[in-house]
Amino acid sequence: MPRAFAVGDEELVEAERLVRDRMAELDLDLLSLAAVSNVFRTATAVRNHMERDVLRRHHLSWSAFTVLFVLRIWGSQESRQLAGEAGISGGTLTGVLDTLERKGLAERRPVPEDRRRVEVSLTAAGTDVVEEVMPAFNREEALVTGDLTDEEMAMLARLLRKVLQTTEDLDSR
Amino acid sequence: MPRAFAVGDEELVEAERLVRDRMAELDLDLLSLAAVSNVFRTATAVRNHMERDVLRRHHLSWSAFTVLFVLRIWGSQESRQLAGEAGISGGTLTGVLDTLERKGLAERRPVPEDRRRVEVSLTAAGTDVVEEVMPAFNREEALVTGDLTDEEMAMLARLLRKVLQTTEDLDSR
DNA sequence: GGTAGGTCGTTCGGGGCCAAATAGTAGTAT
DNA sequence: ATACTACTATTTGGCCCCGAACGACCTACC
Repeated sequence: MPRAFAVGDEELVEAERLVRDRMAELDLDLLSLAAVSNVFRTATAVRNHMERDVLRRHHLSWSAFTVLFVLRIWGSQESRQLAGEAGISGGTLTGVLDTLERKGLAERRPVPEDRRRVEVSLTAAGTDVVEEVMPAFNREEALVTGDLTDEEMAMLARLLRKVLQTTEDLDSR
Repeated sequence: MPRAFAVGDEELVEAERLVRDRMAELDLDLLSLAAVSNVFRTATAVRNHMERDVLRRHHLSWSAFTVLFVLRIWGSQESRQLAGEAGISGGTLTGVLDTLERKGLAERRPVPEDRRRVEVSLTAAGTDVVEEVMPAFNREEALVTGDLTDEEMAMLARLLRKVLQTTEDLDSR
């Protein structure tokens, strides 16, 4: 019996049963498929929700907020590290920083001892913005996880960290 | 004792403890924050991994693959429904379909009884592509979830579906 | 049968995203 | 001193992304 059919019906929702039936000949691992595709569906839905209901009113893009947040938590740092922490490429960061600088929320300063490098830091206005947006953002996080118990939230985070770790291990090879 | 500090250290990783310490005065709900931010971090990491290791060799973008996949599972359908299933806006779908049509993987056909609407379907080449890519994609899904037991994968999917449902309920109001 | 209101896909503008190519800088070996 | 190598942020090109505006179209009501 192929793995694809070893999954009990009760563990699948309608869309996933449809995939099983329409892709039966491909012998897919439905448990992995369900887990991973729900990561994407949830991430997209929550992100769209956050952009519409939290970030839009502050005229911030997702990446712009991420960058501000990283700078607030980890402090001023150089571009390369900042791109890594924010999970975007260096080329993308250049554009995001252009926008943030234009709005007066972040600033670039040359590193004296190496003229290739750039130190990025929050302005006072940028600090104000992130400290205003972050609680609003967190309130919305609490709402979307409102149907989960504390134990379930901790479990969700734990399982996701496992997948994240495995993926990063795969990438580093 | 504020909720923010009711979370045991053992449930947080370093970055999350840093957030707690640097944002202590903001009294954030750290369990929600950890759960939601791990959704994003994991989604980004897995998506980048998939784009690099699976989709790139087939010259497919993430959205293009999603659209092909939806068409393969749910069959030919009209633009509006397709955009919804794929989780992208109508404006975005137009561009994606332009690309897919140019490559001969999908095609648009006018709906006779209503000249505003368009029916989208896979070409034979498009069907071949999705049936070749999908198993490769699924093998990679199995890899990134490799450290999870079957029970954990089912649990992860279940918890994520809960968050997804709550978010969609919030949006529909 | 004309027109008002709603719905369709597309277009447009501003931005984000990546990888690859580029320019500038630093260190190091010759 | 000079090349060579390696690293930095930036620019470029192609695609994706959204919301708003648009034109074409359908339908119901007058």
